[in-house]
Amino acid sequence: MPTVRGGSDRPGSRAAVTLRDVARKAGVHPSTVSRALNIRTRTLVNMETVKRVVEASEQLGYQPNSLARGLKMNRTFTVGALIPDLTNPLFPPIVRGIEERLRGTGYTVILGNTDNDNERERSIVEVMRNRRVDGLILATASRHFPILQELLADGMPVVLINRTTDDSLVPAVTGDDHAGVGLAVQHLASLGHTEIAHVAGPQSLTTGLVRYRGFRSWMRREGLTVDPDRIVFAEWFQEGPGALAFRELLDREKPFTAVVAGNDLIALGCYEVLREVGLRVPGDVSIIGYNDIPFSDQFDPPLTTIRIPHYEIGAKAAECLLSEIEGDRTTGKVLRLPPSLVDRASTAAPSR
Amino acid sequence: MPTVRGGSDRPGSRAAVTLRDVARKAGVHPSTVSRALNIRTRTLVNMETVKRVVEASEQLGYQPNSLARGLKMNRTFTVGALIPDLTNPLFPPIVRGIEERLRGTGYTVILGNTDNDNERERSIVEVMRNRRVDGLILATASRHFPILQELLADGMPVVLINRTTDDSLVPAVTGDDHAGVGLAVQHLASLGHTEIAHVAGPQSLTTGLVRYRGFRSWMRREGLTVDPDRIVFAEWFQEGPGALAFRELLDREKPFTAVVAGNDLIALGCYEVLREVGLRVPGDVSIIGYNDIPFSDQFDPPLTTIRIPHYEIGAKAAECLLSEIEGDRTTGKVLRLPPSLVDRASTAAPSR
DNA sequence: ATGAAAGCGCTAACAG
DNA sequence: CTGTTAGCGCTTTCAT
Repeated sequence: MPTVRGGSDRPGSRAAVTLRDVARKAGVHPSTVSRALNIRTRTLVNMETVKRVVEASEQLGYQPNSLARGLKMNRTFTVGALIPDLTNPLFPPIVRGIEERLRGTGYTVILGNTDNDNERERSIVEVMRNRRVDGLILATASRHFPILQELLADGMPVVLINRTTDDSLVPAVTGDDHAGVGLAVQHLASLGHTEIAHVAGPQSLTTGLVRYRGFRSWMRREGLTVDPDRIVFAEWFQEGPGALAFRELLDREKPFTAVVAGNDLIALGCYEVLREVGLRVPGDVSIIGYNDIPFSDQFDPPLTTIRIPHYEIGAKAAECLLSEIEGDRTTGKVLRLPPSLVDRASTAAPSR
Repeated sequence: MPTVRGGSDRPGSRAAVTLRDVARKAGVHPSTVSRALNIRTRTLVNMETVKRVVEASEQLGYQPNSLARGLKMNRTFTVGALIPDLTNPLFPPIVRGIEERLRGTGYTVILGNTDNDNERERSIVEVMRNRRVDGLILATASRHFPILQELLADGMPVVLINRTTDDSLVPAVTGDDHAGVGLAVQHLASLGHTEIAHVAGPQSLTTGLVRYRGFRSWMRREGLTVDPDRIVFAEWFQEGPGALAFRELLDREKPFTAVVAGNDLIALGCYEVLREVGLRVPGDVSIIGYNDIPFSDQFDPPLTTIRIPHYEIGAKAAECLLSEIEGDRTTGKVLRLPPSLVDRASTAAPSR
């Protein structure tokens, strides 16, 4: 007893109307309907017929089945986006940037949270392959991503976010972290600070590494001493690890009047410790963050920080991926979007 | 000149390995491969054969084509989630809840940001239909969602988040806002406040409405007067509109010692105005928020608020949708998850 | 300008 | 237990 039409229908779900239903109603052959409804091939068919077909299709509420379409065309008009964690406030604007840019192009995004876990990354990539995504946006910042080579070898269009490959053969779009740290150091220097410390992020992430290197290079460029005693590393880009690292810095008893934090969360960790020991921001020490996460203007004090154009990064990445998919294999185009300084209340001239 | 296999391959992309390739390698018929690889039908196949097939499949790096599968089975193992705006911090944890719950079930989520715009909602729903999602999670809080009826008539499994239908024939999972407002009012009352104001959210959203009603009902239950002069409405669940409404409240010159804000952002708006007029929180007036958004512990002062189990709401909704899809059409199961009070520094006993 | 026919990769009767 | 067969809904030659 075969089902009426193909697979097992959900209870209650009307069988969807197909191309053939429309064809029957319009009195033409299914392939004509296909041509008439597809904007690219519409010119091949008589205007009159097009009108009849469109009418029939609308009356029936025809919705093309993108699975069938995808199966036939060997394209799904789907792109995958791998991000570490959606609840990290960096990523929602990136994802929205991607979606907005894709809106109207017929492409849809599917998301995967990797939690920076290799195992999960693997399994998510597998899902995306099964689903035959047309391309992948990788917003995972971890410097080591073994699957990438495999992906490329397979000919999967890929765009990196916040990260480049060492050989930079893969297109990437990132915030210009080197420039961003420059903004931070210059801001502090122009305020009169000379003893500037750095609470760096984890060096296993490109962002952590690039900002650390940037800090050293910009300090020198400003004619300031890079004292290793004034540099500590947070295990992770979060408040707790930031606080821990900052405490270590304090313990060294090497004087400093300002801190460049690896990101805003680390800056928050510094706030916490400073409150504990009774030092005031920015009275006793200036703090500058990185990212301009939501609500950083509400912190106590409002945080001076470097803004990254997250939304634009997402949008550009989507755009780049699109052209990759369309075949413009523009290897190695690395786009660096300029950051900006958001001057709030956590930085001031050093006392004395 | 037909392409080697079907649709136009991406330049550089190897033709994917299919069931037939595996079958050839294992020396069996494709349908046997299908059975052997599918856990549900594996029992129908000789263990020896299964082993041979699995081996061949692994050697070839076979990835089942979920489009073909979906086309045949009339199921895509995809669910759609409509949310107003991913950059609103409420939603990321919900989405992660959904994804985590779905992980391992074979289902994938596709996301749509509606921005509470009817036009966009329509177009997103259309996309999801084209893609033949197996079900839909609607986290859009707007009370009016015309497409819902259509969806239901079509037999599309749907689960609502943060909202119920008036007839509540659709399963829904929400935070228990009535109880939550109760927590807020009781907290304030137990601190000794009697003149409590409410800066309500927009009444076009169920959350705004339910909290407003809850406020009135709990005030009465606490034996306190509900004075309309102490109630104002913010046009939107955001800081600016919250500040605007709160200014209006202040202008009325009706004394109050505490405020229940419609949500944390509105509370932030109150903070802003109070700073302007030189009143202190909680010294002069206590403020309590709603949602416990990220970083509300970093506000100045740290915000006392009502925590909603967002992640759990997402997870439960996914679970509910799954059973809807599997056919347990459990109409009208409305799940209300309990909120909790997060007691921080923006509330205190009234002075005097 | 339209119709006929084939086939994308898979699953599910049905038959043996 | 396995092979045969048919077909999901669409696009795309090819032929007319």
